Amino acid sequence: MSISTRFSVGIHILSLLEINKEGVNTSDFIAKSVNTNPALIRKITGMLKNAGLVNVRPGIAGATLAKELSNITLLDVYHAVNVVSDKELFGIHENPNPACTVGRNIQDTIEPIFSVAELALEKALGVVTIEDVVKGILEKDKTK
Amino acid sequence: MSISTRFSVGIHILSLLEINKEGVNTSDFIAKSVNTNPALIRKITGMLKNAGLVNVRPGIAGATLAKELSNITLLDVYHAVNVVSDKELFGIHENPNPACTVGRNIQDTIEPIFSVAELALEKALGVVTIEDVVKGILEKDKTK
DNA sequence: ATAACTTGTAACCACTTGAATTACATGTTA
DNA sequence: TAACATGTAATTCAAGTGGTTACAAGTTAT
Repeated sequence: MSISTRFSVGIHILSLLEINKEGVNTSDFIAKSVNTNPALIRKITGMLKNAGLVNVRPGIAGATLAKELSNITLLDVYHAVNVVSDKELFGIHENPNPACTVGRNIQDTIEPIFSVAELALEKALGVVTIEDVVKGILEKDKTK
Repeated sequence: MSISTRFSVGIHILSLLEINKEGVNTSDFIAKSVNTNPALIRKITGMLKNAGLVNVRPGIAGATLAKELSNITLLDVYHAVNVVSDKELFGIHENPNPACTVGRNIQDTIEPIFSVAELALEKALGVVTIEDVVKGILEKDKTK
């Protein structure tokens, strides 16, 4: 089980919008960089748009960033592409037996623990911005 | 996308083994507490056995804990039931275009960031033990 | 206005995984 | 030997992912 690649593709798209900001970033162009098809890019770009991260309009070629690079965290992207429903990173088995001490209390006991873990994950994603990613990409590229 | 309920079921099983340690915890008995079927319980119990967390043998009724309660963390269970392959919580899109600055460097840039986030998650799971969960269950049960 | 191009979506497919279920071989014990 | 337990394979069903095609609707240049 892995979190959908929509997340990493979303990061890819935003980074590309910055690095190729002089060009026109159509879904077709982006798809070639990601190595997938334009329809999927448009789908993800649409999600990023709904989250207010990019500007993109029907008929008008190209997407652009809607916010400052340094003001978009990976957590924003994570939420935008909807890879994990809220508070549902960990699946909890339903309907445990209420006639059993464990069954009766396991969910209420586990949920807050899972929340803490999930928040730790989100916090780690929240401190990294697309600006950091772009810098990382440019930095790594120098060595090639 | 959610992490498989095998994880929460694993925690349920281990907690039950402690709370019902005076009884004989057959897969059938455990299944009734979890509210699923015995075959699935045996499958998960087998994974917990492979990780050295429980004792269970063919033909012999009942499973027992193989380690101290306070010495089993949720991270141990998480790894035991194999819900997430190592370093693969986040799926990364394959084969980005090497002719593009972003495509050429996105994977190497993102991987370490994802690792940090994944480790943050694991760290949070590593500080909680089954003993904590058992205490939580007993505590909550008092109020009911 | 029309042609060419773009985005927005819906629909479908193939594939993988999860969970439930059934069945049965194997091991243990009375 | 009978009764019961675990181990495990096979099957089924549902859901999610990613790839693909198709097409409606918006935009722009001529």
